[in-house]
Amino acid sequence: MTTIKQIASIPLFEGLPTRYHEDLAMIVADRAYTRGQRIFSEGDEGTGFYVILSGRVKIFKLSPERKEQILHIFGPGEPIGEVSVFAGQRFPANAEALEGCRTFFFPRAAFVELIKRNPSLAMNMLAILSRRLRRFTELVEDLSLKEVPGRLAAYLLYLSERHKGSHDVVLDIAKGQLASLLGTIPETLSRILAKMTRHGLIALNGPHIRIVDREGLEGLAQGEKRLPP
Amino acid sequence: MTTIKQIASIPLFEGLPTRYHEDLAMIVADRAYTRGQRIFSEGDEGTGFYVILSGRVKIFKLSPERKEQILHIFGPGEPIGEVSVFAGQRFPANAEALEGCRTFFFPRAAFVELIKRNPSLAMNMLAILSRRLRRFTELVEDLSLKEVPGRLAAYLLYLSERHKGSHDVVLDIAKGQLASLLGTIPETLSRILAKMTRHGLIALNGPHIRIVDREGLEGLAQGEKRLPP
DNA sequence: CGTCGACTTGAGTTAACTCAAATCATGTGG
DNA sequence: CCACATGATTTGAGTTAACTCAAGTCGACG
Repeated sequence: MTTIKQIASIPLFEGLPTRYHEDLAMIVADRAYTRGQRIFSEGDEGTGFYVILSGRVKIFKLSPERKEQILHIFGPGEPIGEVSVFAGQRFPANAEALEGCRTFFFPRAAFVELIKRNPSLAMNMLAILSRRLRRFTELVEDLSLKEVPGRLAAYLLYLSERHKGSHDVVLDIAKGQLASLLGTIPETLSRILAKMTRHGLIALNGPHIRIVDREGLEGLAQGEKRLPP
Repeated sequence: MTTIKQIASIPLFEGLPTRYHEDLAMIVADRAYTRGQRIFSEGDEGTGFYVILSGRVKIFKLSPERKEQILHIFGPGEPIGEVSVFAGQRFPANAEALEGCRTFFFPRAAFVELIKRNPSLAMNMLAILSRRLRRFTELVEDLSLKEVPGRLAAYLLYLSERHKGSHDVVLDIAKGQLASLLGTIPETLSRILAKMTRHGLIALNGPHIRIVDREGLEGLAQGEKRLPP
């Protein structure tokens, strides 16, 4: 596939006249990363942003004690590092490839020029940033107002939705990473999965989880109910 | 002052040709709120967004047990509720006046039209959303990776910076509200303020706080040090 | 002066953490 | 195909930061 066609298939650039796809193809840099490789680090100078073509990337913060909090996990078609294009110019967090990844890198200045000429590109970007703000809102709510069982229940229900509402879901990330995404540690996650199993909310088999009591999980996710000892 | 001049003085609309200020003046609605009054609630249909002219507004989430987490406190010149203009159309959180407030309300459709015609308005909005994402990043980091003393220390240093680096700061919100902003409860905040005083980090007098040991606070805020019992 | 809300202090509980060890899973070299 | 190294996950035991509940104390205002 040509670079132009790949660019045209990125949601962010949807609805853009073809000649702009050509312009973008002129400024783009193709960058690949291997599993575990750092894409950028918090505080780095942001000279542009990336769009993921394949693979998944985690965006995360680290504490001095090396505890990790995952902010997002992004996949193909999604932009990363765009905040540094529009505010400040340093990356606010770290990005690392969860698996082999291919990305397009767009230098800042050229992209800003393009956005100034293209209202629909600007609107696309505004929509993306707004969705991310909305998700952060939920993340803060989860971290601050729910306990770990509630966050886990919400995540399982989210996975179920992505699987078209199936009762059988498969964790698409390692449990240690899931713990970091939920703002906890592997030991705690493991204990809570075991407890949910004991209480008949789920059935657990490695990364395969069957949702046995959907209402029970929903109650937990809403913070209405709690998980007894 | 005329409506047009008030609009022209809003940072978001800075750099916009005068005729657009006139357009905005045509679609704006003037709305005032009293202390404690709800401006919008989570889940409400977002038919537009607000810009604060005077007073301060808190944006917050509530748990079923009525525990509150403040996401932001915004003041004059800042837009609120803009996320619902660009993504989904429901407000992701609640907004309430912390004191008497005057706002301008801009209906969604007309504003979107305007932004499509004005690259500089779009860029201004992108910058604002990006700054908010950056702040959320810090909030999540604080909630997940720091304990309450660290968050409080960071807040005190932030206040000090706003006061041009003065060692004497004044809390501009009630302590109960500060607790909610820091993701804790008034009792815990009170105990930690007392402990910081005992350890000679600060001197406390009602809402007046003197920063005695700046390095000590910085160590806490970075999560490098902890507060002994 | 009394009342109300905001704040502080005390006592006890608990969710989630740390540290340590056991178990399981996977992949490599022999 | 086996034996072991490596990393991921689970389980156990103990600790702790922060919570809940309850009881003051303080300050502003009618």
